[in-house]
Amino acid sequence: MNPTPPPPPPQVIAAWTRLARAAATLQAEVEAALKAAGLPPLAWYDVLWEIERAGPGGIRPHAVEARLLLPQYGLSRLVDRLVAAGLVARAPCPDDRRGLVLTLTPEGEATRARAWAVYGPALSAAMDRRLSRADTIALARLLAPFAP
Amino acid sequence: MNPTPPPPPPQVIAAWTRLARAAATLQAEVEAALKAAGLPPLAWYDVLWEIERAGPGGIRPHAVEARLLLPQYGLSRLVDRLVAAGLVARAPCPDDRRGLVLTLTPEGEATRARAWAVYGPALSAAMDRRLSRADTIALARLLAPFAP
DNA sequence: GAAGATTGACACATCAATCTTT
DNA sequence: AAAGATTGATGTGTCAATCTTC
Repeated sequence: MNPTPPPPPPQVIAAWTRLARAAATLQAEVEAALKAAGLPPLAWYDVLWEIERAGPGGIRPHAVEARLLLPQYGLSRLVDRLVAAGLVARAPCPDDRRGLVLTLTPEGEATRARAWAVYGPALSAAMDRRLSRADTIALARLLAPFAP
Repeated sequence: MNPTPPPPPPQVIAAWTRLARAAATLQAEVEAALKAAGLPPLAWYDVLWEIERAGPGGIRPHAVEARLLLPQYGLSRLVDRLVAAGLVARAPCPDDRRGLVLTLTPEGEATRARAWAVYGPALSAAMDRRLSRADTIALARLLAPFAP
């Protein structure tokens, strides 16, 4: 057996540190814009969007967890808050009595739409400030292996 | 004035969602490796490394905050734990009596080295599983505008 | 016994307020 | 007044244990 596994070459370290910093920077700028507009944070948006995307039939919590890389208990607590805020409804699942179906309330849809009106432009601005459109497209292409 | 700012084009959305997911995935894999080895989390590593990198003179907290994109209170609380664990020492700053200088204890240096022996290979593995070396280099190049 | 989901206890993050020195 | 740093109160995330249904 190999006693000391190889440390990463400098290019791998550079790619990782920049990736982490880029994600943190963009997220911070979007969060700041949402907060400045009196809107809920990105984590709420992500869940609202997954539910809306799923259509009128709603979506199962574990499907949301898989797409958003959240642990079960994490989503459970997040949905608690969304329900308390009147944005999401929990209903028993007809097919599987262990499970639930999440749906948006009208307020949930409205909030998601208002959030996107801030989120979208803030994201565009943050990206455009650093990357040309061509580089943005190249970035999306390189990161395809990480897509859901 | 423009009443409705433009929503981002699909390529920008794709770049952002993949970037966020890539960062979350890589971080989760590294954290899991550290935890499996009984080592402290990435956030601790980052601070230990910034201090060690700074050399024997130590480093001021606000310099660490700037590099790691942490708020003042966030680093303050994190350093509390590192000091409690015996890995970091706080000393008054000779130049500026408002400030501090952070240094590593010998245990801090040893822990950082042991963590890197797990972190580095876990990172290499996680990257290599998805990206060719050429694509990793291209990625680092594209993300240069986000570097500190 | 495994999958879907929740909960109590605890760790960590965040906000606003504070203190000291510049 | 601003910069460096910390703190009390509170909100959010995490772990292990739990409950129900498959």
